[in-house]
Amino acid sequence: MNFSRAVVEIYSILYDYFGPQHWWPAESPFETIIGAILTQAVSWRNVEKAIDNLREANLLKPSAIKKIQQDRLADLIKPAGYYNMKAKKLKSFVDFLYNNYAGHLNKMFKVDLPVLRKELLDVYGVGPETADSILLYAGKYPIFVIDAYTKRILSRIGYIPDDIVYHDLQAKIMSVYPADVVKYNEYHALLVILAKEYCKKSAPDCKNCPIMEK
DNA sequence: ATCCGGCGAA
DNA sequence: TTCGCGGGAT
Repeated sequence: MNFSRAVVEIYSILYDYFGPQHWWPAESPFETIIGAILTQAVSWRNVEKAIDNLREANLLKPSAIKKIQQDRLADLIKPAGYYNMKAKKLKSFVDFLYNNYAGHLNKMFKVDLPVLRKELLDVYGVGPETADSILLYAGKYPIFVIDAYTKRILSRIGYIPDDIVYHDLQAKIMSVYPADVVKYNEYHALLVILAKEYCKKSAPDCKNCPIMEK
């Protein structure tokens, strides 16, 4: 089976097996962006604790993050790990938002996809995956999010080399489903749950994996 | 190639 | 006690 037919087949199996995931788990686009930054190399479980702290402190809005002291912000997001770095990252995103869009996400999300993507990549702490998560899950732009799980799963099955770079894999998958926000949304989320439950880094449960041939 | 870091599972 | 976690900067 070629790459694109495999991609279609895997989606179908995962969707039937796990059901729709309704990502992103957040109450607002800004909360989605906070989560996208906080979840870098950290389990979502820990991010939830950090976001709960921010919610209790009434900090889940750009104006509040803009005002709070960086050290105090770091203290609140400690459960998400790398808290000094991430406090700086949250601050730099909000600075970017105010400097360019008067602090309004709805203005930012009027910018064309390729232009906004480049702008986001220039923000400290926003790399390809975080930028694409923001674009897809907060902005509803049609861009496919690649992460370590995506590479792990597809390389283990043998459809891609394990050292494939971000953009190449993204382009390959996006050529299968051109500009499909719903598909991109669900597919990435389904790969994440598959990796968490079966395609684990150590001791993967390949025998029970829904996408393995039997 | 290293650093950033708390947290829960193995 | 170690391992791995919905990466990115240096």
